[in-house]
Amino acid sequence: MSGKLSDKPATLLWFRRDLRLGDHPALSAAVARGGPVICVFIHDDSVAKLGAAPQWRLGRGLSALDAALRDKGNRLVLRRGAALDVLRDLVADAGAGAVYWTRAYDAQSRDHESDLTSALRADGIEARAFPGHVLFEPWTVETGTGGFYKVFTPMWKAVRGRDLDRPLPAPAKIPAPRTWPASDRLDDRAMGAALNRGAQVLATHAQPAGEAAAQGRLGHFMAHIVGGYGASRDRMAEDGTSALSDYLSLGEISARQCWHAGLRAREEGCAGADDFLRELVWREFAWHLVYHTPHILDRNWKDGWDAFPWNTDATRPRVRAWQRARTGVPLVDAAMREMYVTGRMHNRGRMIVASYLTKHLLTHWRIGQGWFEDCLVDWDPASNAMGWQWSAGCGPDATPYFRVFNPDLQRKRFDPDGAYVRRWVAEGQARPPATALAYFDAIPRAWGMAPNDAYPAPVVTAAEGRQRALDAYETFKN
DNA sequence: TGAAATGTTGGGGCG
DNA sequence: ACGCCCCAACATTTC
Repeated sequence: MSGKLSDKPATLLWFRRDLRLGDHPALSAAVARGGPVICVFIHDDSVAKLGAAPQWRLGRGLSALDAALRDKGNRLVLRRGAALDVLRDLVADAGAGAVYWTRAYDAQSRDHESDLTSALRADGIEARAFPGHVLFEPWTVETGTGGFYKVFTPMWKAVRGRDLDRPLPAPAKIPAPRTWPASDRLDDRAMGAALNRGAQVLATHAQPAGEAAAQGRLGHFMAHIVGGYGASRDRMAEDGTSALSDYLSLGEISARQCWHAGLRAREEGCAGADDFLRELVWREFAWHLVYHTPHILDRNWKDGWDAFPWNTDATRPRVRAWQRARTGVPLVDAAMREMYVTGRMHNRGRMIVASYLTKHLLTHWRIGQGWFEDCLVDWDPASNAMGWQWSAGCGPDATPYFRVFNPDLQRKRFDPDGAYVRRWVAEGQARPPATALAYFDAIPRAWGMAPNDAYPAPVVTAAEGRQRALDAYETFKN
């Protein structure tokens, strides 16, 4: 590195859920500032403690980001502690003049960012948050009367034709400091510790992590899948969805990059492009709701639902059966096992298992939300919370309570030849596929399950569960 | 981004 | 030919 560059004060780039180099406004601004850029990720337990699978996935993402930074002549500094302490430390260490980051939208992060900004500015340091996590800043999307959208479709209509700047290219080079601040080592084993022996199964069956893999998947999706996406996304055995959720969750790809890819497909007359753009707006809807109504993350979004007679005991056998994927309802169990083995679940499966837990089993959505938070490598606080509240009936634009999925009927429609259930449920198969067997390698021994067990009768049948849910709703109404 | 029950319609078999 | 019944196939309503 030339002395000229080193003469300018360094900029700290504080990475969080934006583990990419392309279309990264804060990073591009840091590079444009001229001095060296010090990229840091901080494990700050006081702010967010992740579930087991998301934490494991984060480790993968950080490794990939470090590798990508090294290709640009830079590297990732890892630290543990309270973000302000760490950043101040690094500022002093490196003589940095600025700290840049990508803005977050949940209440806790906003408070945190605001405190941090004041503190750093008081130290005489430039502290700036940049957009990049969502397509549109939440305060720029308003209804006719100046409020925010509480129903999806009007929001979709309001934003689908909006102009959106083109994604930024990744910086060609990210200037390095003359000396590197100390960094923790990324300990893969520690990141996967809570997974127990499931870590190896996830490592085998999860998607590859990182920005390059994300771009690869987007390219594959655009070339081979999006054309038939309108229907293929519902066929559960098929690779017919975008599968971009874990990349989007950690910001290994930006929503804007996906949006522009979708727009190009739409211009080329691609039938599924609009459906894909719509899904991106669902993600947008979730984050905007988190911004405007932070309680969506942990309390019933709709007033009055606190009185609903949900069961909140997570130790009930039938809740255990749901978590352990042995409800005796094949499609529910298959989807739950897919999640345990791959860290992901088909979107239709998410709706089905959520309906089953909250309606057939009359269990509080927070219990399902928590389980997903622990098991999903694509766990996204906004989408997860909105999805659960949508399923339970207490959320924005929610399915009415009486709209109960029938898992047997869903199976007939979306897994008609049974390929999805066979892929994930070993019991009853003479020669179960490796995927179905992998589930038994992933789960704790203490669950006492084996692939040649008899497959159980349903803990609650479709018809009986439906009636109980409707009765509960009736009681609740009165 | 439901499911099931109920209502309506229209064609065909049959006396 | 006609009325009657049956029953898909849809449409509408209700949960």
